[in-house]
Amino acid sequence: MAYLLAVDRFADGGVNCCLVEQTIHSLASGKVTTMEMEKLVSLCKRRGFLFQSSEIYGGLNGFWDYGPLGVELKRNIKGAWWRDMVTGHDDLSISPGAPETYDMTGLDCTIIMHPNVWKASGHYDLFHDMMVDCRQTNKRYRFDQVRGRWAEAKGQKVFVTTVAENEQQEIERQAQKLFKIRAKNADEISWDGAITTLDQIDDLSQVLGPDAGELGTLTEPREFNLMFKTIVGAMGTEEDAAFLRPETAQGIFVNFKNVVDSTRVKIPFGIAQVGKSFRNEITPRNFTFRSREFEQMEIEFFCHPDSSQDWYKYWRDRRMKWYTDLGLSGDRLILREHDADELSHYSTGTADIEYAFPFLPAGEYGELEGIAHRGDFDLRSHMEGKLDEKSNPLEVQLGADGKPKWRGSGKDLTYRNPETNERFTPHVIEPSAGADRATLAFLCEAYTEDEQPDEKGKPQTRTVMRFHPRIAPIKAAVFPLVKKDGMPEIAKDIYRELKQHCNVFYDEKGAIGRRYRRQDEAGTPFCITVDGETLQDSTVTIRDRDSLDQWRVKADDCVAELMKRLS
RNA sequence: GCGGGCGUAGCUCAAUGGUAGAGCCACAGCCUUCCAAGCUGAAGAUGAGGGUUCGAUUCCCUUCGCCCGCUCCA
Repeated sequence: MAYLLAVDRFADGGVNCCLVEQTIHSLASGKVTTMEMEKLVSLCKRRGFLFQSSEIYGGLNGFWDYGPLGVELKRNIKGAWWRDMVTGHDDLSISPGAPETYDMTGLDCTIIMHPNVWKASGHYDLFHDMMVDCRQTNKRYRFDQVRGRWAEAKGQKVFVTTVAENEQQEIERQAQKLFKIRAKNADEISWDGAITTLDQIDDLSQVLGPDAGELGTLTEPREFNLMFKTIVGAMGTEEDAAFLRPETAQGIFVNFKNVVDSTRVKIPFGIAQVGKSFRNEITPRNFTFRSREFEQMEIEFFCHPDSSQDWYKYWRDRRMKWYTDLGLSGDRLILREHDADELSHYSTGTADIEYAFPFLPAGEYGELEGIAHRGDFDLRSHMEGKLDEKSNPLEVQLGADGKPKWRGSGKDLTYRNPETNERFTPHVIEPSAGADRATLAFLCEAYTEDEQPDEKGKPQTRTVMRFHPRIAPIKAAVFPLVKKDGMPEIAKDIYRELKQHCNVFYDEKGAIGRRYRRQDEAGTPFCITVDGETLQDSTVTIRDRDSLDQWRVKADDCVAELMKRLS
């Protein structure tokens, strides 16, 4: 609902008063957040931003299609990212906040990679969780994270479990509750063996779940495949199993040496990639926010370990600014540094850029992008093999046979500074953004209702998508005021001329006010109208979507005027 | 995956164990000289599958999807 607070960025920079009033009203009535989100979802479908995938067959949970307007919006967002991060990057100057100059280059790698990529990276183990559900409390636990101990009292022997940090204390408390024994008589319970994980227990009927009040409420462990599995080869068997990538990043690490060897880039430099990724989410929810097929915009930035901390701060702030420059309001966007206990020990910093999506409860934010200092974790993994994330310093995780659980490539992915001859494993800063989430945030931010007078001066509710002109699906619409007196012909000429430069739309049907309102809903920032005056002095009006201001320019100057205002 | 709620036209809403109505939008035409105007016309729906029944949109079952909570996450 606070997206109704949208600041009028294109007119006078002031806050529209009636919007504020609406917001206050909304806050008072509680459920409005969902209602407002429904309006956006409805508009997205009605105007062709987003459709449910396979809708005529009943839809498919967690998959979404971009319609004619949506594809332009998303393309513009990805295009702006690529231009701002890669092709538009000035490698000759020191960017504000950066320690020194750096290079940027791109990559587009496959969605299906060698299965060992995911074993070495850790995704294979991480994404094959065994889970147990509690029938009584409907809670779900990672099978290997449930820990417990055998307890015996009143002639009954049970395995009491917990997932809490203070496990001994929690297990005792649970046991006392189950046996109905007061804390002062705690020694009536006898304990057998040390605390072990649940996967050591054969009979789940003797297990007390972490939050349960009775025995045997835990289901058998079930496998959750968070990576989509597929088969390579027409006659493929399980031996030929491969995975759709759950992130684009690994393709960059795997190609690190190729890029260094083929492009003359020197550290520090970044490799960018935009592409689809796939995660078999347990619960896709909240429109496109958590989709099973989604698109990422990722950079892996390689630098010397000594300067990595400065680069981390640079990218964190740079990425935050990118969103605000494209119109996300500072009110709804936060940069959240992870606390020390949230960080993996090999990371010296991770920050999330989060947006207060209207479908979230007040005060909660959804992640748009994570900027992580990953140290040398990834390159080392692909050299040596899967690292044990709990080891410190990091070591290769060994299997039961004492050999690496998952072997790496064995290739040398270190970097030699050609000037100093110093050889080192680069550290990595990873700004990883969700293209669909960014698109959704821009949609939410843009959605605005205001009141504008109709032709009789009566205030009417107007729905307008206030996209930044850079990402607006349609940049301008061209109208003849009426469909006669040669106006359509002049308008069509202007339309064809503009089409050479950007996405424009021509419409001559119906009343002019209706055509303006239609463009407001599509988020078109400018409308150009050919009217009676055009016939005399060859000027046309340009109408601003947000302020409704109109001004006249020579028809021949339309392109220049638009280009100036679209950048 | 579990628990609760919900599925009628593009949207908002009616109705019924017996021909599913309306408004808005969109479409065609007329009229229109700047913010969803008017007139005329045409078009459009019971999420899917099965069962009960002479007959099901209505009753029953299954399934799919959406919303809320748990779990996972960019």
